[in-house]
Amino acid sequence: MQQKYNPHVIEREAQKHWEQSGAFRAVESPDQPKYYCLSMFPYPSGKLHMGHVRNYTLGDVVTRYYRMKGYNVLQPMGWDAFGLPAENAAMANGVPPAKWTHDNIATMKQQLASLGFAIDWSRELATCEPDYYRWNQWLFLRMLEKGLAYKKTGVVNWDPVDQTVLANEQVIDGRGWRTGAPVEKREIPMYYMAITRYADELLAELEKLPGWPERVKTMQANWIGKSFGVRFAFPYELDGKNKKLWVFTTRADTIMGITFAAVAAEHPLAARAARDNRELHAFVEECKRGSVMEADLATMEKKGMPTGLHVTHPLTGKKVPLWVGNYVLMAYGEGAVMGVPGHDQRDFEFTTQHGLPIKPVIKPKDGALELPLKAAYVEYGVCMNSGKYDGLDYQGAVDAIAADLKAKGLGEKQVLYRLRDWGISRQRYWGTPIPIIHCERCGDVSVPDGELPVVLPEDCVPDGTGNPLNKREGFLKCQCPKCGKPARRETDTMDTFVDSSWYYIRYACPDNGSAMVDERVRYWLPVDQYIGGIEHAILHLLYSRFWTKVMRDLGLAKFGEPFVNLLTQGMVLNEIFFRKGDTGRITYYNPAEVEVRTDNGGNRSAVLKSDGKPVESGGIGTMSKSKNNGVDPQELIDHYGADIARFFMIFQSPPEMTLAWSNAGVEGAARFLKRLWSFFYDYRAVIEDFPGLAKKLGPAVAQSNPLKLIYHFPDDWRTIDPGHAAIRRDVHLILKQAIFDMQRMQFNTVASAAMKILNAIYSPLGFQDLAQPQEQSQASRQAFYRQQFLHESSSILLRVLAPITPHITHHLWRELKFGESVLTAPWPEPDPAALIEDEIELVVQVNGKKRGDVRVPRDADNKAIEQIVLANPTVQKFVNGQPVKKVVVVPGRLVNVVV
RNA sequence: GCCCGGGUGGCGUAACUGGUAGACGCUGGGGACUUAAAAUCCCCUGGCCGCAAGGCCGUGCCGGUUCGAAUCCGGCCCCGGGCACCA
Repeated sequence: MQQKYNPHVIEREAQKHWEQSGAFRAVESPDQPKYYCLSMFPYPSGKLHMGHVRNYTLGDVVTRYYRMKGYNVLQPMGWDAFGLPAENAAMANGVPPAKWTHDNIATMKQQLASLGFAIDWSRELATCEPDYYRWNQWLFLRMLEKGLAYKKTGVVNWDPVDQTVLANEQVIDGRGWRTGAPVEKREIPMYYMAITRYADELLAELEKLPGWPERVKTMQANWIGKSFGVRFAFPYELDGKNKKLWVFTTRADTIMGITFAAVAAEHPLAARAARDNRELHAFVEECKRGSVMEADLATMEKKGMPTGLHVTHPLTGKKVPLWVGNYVLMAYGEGAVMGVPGHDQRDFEFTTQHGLPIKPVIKPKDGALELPLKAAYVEYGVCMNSGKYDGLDYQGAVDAIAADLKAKGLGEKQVLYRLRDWGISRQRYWGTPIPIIHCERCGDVSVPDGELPVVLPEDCVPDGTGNPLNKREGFLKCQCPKCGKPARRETDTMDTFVDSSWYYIRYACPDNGSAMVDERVRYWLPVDQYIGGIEHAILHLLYSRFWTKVMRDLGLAKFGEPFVNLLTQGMVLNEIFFRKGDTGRITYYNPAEVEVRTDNGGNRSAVLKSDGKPVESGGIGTMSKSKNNGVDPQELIDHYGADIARFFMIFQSPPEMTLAWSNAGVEGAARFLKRLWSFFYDYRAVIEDFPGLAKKLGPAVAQSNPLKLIYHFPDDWRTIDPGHAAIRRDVHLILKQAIFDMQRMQFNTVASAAMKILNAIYSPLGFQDLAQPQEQSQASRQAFYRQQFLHESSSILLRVLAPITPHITHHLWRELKFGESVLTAPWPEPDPAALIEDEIELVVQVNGKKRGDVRVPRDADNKAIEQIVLANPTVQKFVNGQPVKKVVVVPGRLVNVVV
């Protein structure tokens, strides 16, 4: 064993050992409990970033922990390989997305290998491989057959200069990112998946997911947005015909307060009204400019214009003016709303702006409405100014009004979801081709199963002016499968969320060339622990749940929920440094180029290393290219090694919280592992003779078996050697807490626990007094148990640390002959006998303020404790003769004297 | 704008179902070792008052419940994530 800790050497050795023994290969074995631990697969952007390192380190800790607990663990890895960045790179460098992607995968795989993750690489997959995406196509066709996939028009961002569809990300302040041209909305035909058919189940089954964070479930529930309301119609007459304008409301109780109605700019009625109204036409056109993003729509100034048309109030029969409003969403409900300014804040603001009347119809249950209204009164109350409905509460009014509307054939109660069907068509090259053929005679025809996969040509280079597949004759031209006549292939590809909606299922059977799934899926699925960024809380996780349910209903899966437990990790942040130039231009400097000094009072100053002049701090933010505050994990690994990087990641922050980068923190991690190494270096000299000791000491210790890691201490040990017994108690208490923290995945305190154990056994023990016992005397027994205690504590320390820093613990475990591999060592359990204490310490409070502590016998009852506490001089000083009202005793913790 | 989180020393954080606020680590200061430096080891490190013993204040802000609140409730401020074509 080397005296100096050299991470690079021991990490290479450990990784070689694992690789040669095929240690991470997961094989189905029905007799063993399985554990499927999955981290979200990366997009192959080029290099690993810190978020990946954090994600996969967390996954690896879970994986290795469950292995030591005796589970058959699967931890696979793959690549979310289709997507926009590959096309952007192609435009910048002229390299086809396929080549760029494959090169990136090779680089990142290398990087992952250097971190020593317990990954079964035999199951690796990439979503851009035809073997994978053919099943996207196959399942899409099954959904089409069932009506779960269908075609309709949808709205997209359109760049009028490049004549191309833009992703939301490519729209900056309402303009195209490359051309700077104002973006327009455009309607195009697209394929949809009917996720709304599963809305109720997706909502209801959130309750069956106790292993998911509450906040994720709340976000999903709000996203699905089930609301109970009333769908009703305003009758109107147009072009000599009687028509109906349908709207939806959750506040039917306010229906008597309607002073106007409004439709979205995309509503057919808006188009009809604009036909002979030039001003309105211009307004509708104006509304069509700008992006389709909801955040943009919601923050827009509320604008509107009267159509000149009137509709009839369904209950009063009065005429109500019809407006076009840019805040009415075509995608939600009917694309039209009733306007009740008295009780809806958006309507209120709209009305104030356009001088429409306000009619309050709801008042607080007890009390009156303050008039005139300064804002909409949106609380539930009772009806007023509402004729026959006056005095009714919310539910009573809704019931009565819905019944009256129904009697007139003008409406009824309806359940509405905010959730919209999933548009999967993308007018992009680098994705799964949608397996449809367009025939002039037969229409849209599915590609027959036998001709799947529709393979994407891999040598196209996009240029920013639309999908290059449209110029690829070889791909475009085909025969209609129905009539055999020349036809044209669909060039739209699928949303990459389709790829990521089921990859975790395919890991069970990546090599099956003839079926999407097989019996191995039954063994491994569902995923026991899924780990990934909180930014995926809604879309990816909701689509995956939907996809799983579709596969279940098609008889392809036996489970309805894909992820039993979910851990959403926080983002990785770093400081931002910049200078403002004379022209106001901001230049960002990477924190690695900046030196920060802190004085005693906590005042910080930062200078650029290269010129020694100050830079400004821009606070802390997510690592990003634009702020130039990223840290390259590769540099970290090259400099410190994998274990230090991993330990830092785990120790710095709890998994769910954001993690702030800190060079000093990395140094701290390095210091700890060096200290661990030097402890075991010294300890090795002692342990070499240890197995022989048991023989020398005879029958008194024959039951001890250090190599099987079962330790026995006689009852009188606590009196023979109270000092070490107390330390052993500490170690086992720390272990007990570490197990609790491991279970709740608060790994930062598990790392702390390892530090505490090392602190507990390091200094007080020193090795020089561990003389070799020669005979069966009391002193020899004492020395023996001290050695056994040290052996036990050391083995606990290495095992607690093994999931976090696998390389150094692998090396030390073998070096000290604890066993063949710590990877398969049993996870340690605290010894109940070690935790026993004869006296316990209680905190004493007077009126809730800490005033000292007392030691009482372990089995003292509350009355005895009360007497001891009241007799305490400090307590008497603070009680100061006042009558004692009450004494609260919290067993094992504290006593509060109330005066 | 809407939905969801978070806010504790100079810093990262800890405090299990309400029960000793600041474990563990970093930074800073002091000391030991060294010819010297690095490394390592030891001590101190929330604020205020005090020679000390000790006392008072303190978990974003305001208020409430409780013997007792970082933790529960109501209101506010600030920061972060998501908003359906970034992944």
